[in-house]
Amino acid sequence: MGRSPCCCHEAGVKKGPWTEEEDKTLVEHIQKRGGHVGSWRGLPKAAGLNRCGKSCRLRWTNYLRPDIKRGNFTDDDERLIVRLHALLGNKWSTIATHLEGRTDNEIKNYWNTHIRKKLLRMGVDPVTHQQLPPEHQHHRSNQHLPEPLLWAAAAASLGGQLDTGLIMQAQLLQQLLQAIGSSSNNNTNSTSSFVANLAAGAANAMLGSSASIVPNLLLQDQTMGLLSGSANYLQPGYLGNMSNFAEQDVVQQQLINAATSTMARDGTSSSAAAEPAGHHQQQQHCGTAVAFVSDDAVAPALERPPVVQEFADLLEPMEQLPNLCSLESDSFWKDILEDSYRLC
DNA sequence: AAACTCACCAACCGCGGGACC
DNA sequence: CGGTCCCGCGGTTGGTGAGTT
Repeated sequence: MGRSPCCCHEAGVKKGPWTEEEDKTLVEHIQKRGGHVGSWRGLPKAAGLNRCGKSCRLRWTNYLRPDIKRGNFTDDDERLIVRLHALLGNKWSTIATHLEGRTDNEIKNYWNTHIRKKLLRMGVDPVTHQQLPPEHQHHRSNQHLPEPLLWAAAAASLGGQLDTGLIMQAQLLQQLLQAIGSSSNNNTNSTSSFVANLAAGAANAMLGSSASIVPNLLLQDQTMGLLSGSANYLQPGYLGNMSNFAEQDVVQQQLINAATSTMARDGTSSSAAAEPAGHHQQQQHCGTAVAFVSDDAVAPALERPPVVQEFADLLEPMEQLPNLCSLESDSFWKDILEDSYRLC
């Protein structure tokens, strides 16, 4: 498999911006052939253009093609690009197949000039979609503040209740969702879906179903808003970096174990709500997320499985927060993956 | 008003890989 | 089966216009 020298290196072949006349010549030539190019290499000579075939192909596919959509990207476009990039990486051409009328080059440029910068400003690595370690978050304002205080400050700026305990609790559960998501992205395992629902419900209930702090925070910034869609709850973290909680992994594992054992015992993934979510909100205003989870839910759950019912009770309020359901996310990703594989 | 900086994006470059001989 | 042709892709560059000093 060798690489032939490109005709672009031939002397006298024009480079640089295309003139209107060249555009017209190229379009007319391709239209004359019914939109079929045949050989790009042979096109310039046939069309009477002093360009290399590669340059002609690029000009056509990125600019002159009649089905190209012009104008700004919509919020939906942007949201889709971010999600697809999280899934596919820099597969611009594959991403472009999901945005009608957009070229890979256009999407790539838009990513590099807009989205990438937004993510960096948020402290999110645009390559991995993970939260950057604090020492790399150069673009974040208030970076000297501890994470919980940042959340609290943002909540306060929105007129929400300033309750760092709640915020930290929510962060822990979001982290749990992320951990679950990373281990279940490629399947729709009912156990992981159940646990994801469980944790999502708990997070939502803690924050209040109608005045949830987390979604409001995420929606404050336009970029954060687009990232707050369902899929991101099963994606690596856009939310808090919980590394300051040493027991995090243990707690997560305990939660998963507790929920899984409940499923095995009951043979069901849902149960009716026995008490309002506000009950937990009142009970669990403790200082740290670790204290909250281990004292009130996880450790007792391991000793006395029925306590896990408390988490099952939280499933219902979760429905009040659209797009948080992992099943919905699974379906979203499944569709995208199927489309991608079909096109590959 | 000139100089400078920054953001945007069209276009270029080089490589991988499929198709064909 | 190896060599060549060609296409398509992702990364990068550089021209241009807008904004700032």
